[in-house]
Amino acid sequence: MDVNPAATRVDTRGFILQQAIPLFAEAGYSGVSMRDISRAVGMSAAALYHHFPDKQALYLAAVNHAFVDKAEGIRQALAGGGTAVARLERFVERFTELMAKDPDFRKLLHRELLDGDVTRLKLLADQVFLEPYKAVVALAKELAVDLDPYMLANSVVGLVLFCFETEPLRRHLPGRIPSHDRPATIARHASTLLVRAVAR
Amino acid sequence: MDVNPAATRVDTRGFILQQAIPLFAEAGYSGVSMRDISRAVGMSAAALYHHFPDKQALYLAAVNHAFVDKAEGIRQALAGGGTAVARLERFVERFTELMAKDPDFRKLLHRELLDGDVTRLKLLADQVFLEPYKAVVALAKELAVDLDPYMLANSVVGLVLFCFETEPLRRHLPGRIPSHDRPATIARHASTLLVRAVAR
DNA sequence: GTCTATAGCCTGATAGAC
DNA sequence: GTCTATCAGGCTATAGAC
Repeated sequence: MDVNPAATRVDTRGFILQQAIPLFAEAGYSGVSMRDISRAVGMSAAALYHHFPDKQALYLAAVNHAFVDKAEGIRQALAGGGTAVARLERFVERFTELMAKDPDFRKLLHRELLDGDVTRLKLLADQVFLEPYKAVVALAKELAVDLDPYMLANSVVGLVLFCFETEPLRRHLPGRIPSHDRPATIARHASTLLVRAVAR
Repeated sequence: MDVNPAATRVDTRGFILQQAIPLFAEAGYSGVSMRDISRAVGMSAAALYHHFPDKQALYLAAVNHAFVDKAEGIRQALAGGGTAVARLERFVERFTELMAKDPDFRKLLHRELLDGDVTRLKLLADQVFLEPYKAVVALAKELAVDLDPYMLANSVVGLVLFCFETEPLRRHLPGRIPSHDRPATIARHASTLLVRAVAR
């Protein structure tokens, strides 16, 4: 929510991260230079080194910032009561909405899955994804006792994310209509498919 | 299938592409230098410019090479008769096997979805994915008249690919057992979920 | 905390010998 | 077709003034 220009000196570090996140999301670690970031922030590249020891540390902080931010939203999407199916539908809808609203999180996640080294992925697993993952797995256990809950949990998230991921390609394939990329449509499709699969 | 060293002069261009593909798959366009490729191929960086006008062209040729190669396998996975459900199960199993056997194709695809510009993605859509996409959509139409066939086709592929994609992260999350990443397990899970969803 | 200037290395790409 | 040598420019990171 902080959109102060760097000149006001309020949380310069956070401001740098905020400007760096969309750059890294769009072009990846090696596709963004410290000069690119300095330009986006509005200060010299040398000044960045006052706030971060090196590029790697800046990138790590940016990814962490983006992920911890969104993790709260995912946690909220999992809150609330009702039947297992009702909670699934609510989670899918809210999660889809979250991913649609901020593409940076999703892109950074895909990039980390491709580029992240073991240490970084372990860190993300422990500090960001552990809690929501456990919650989705618990939900999956309720939904279908005869399906592997870990694989089902993965599929819930995957059905949503894959729609966003393939959009740039599906744009050029036949039969595509604009509604295919509306969050509500994506959520409804994923929900329908999952609910049918777990209804025995 | 060609594994001749460059020195034998048999299809040097193809040999370069073969060596470049895993590099680009692992580190992306900006993560691989012409010198990296020259080292892998066993010739000087300058020599690469005899076969390709610039790095961009080499990358494009490498991606095309990798994709056209695999498209044939996907086409075969879609061949054959039987009921719609039987063809779905066979496709999922063979497609999963294909993705497991050669991670480069999958990683390059994910990278293109993140990095590919409009022109490149249009080219890939027309020249590589159009035919198999249409076949999976046709299968989806048979499977469930009351589901959007385009979204269902996307989900079929996504359920498989997302398992591979998230493996590096799931490694560090609880409840994971080795079998979750075996192709047969992934295919069975995706098939089960899909068959249940389309069985009315 | 931010700047300018710059070190030292790596980059894509070219020239010209063989 | 491949090599060595090289260019011009971009890269990360540092030094030191303010």
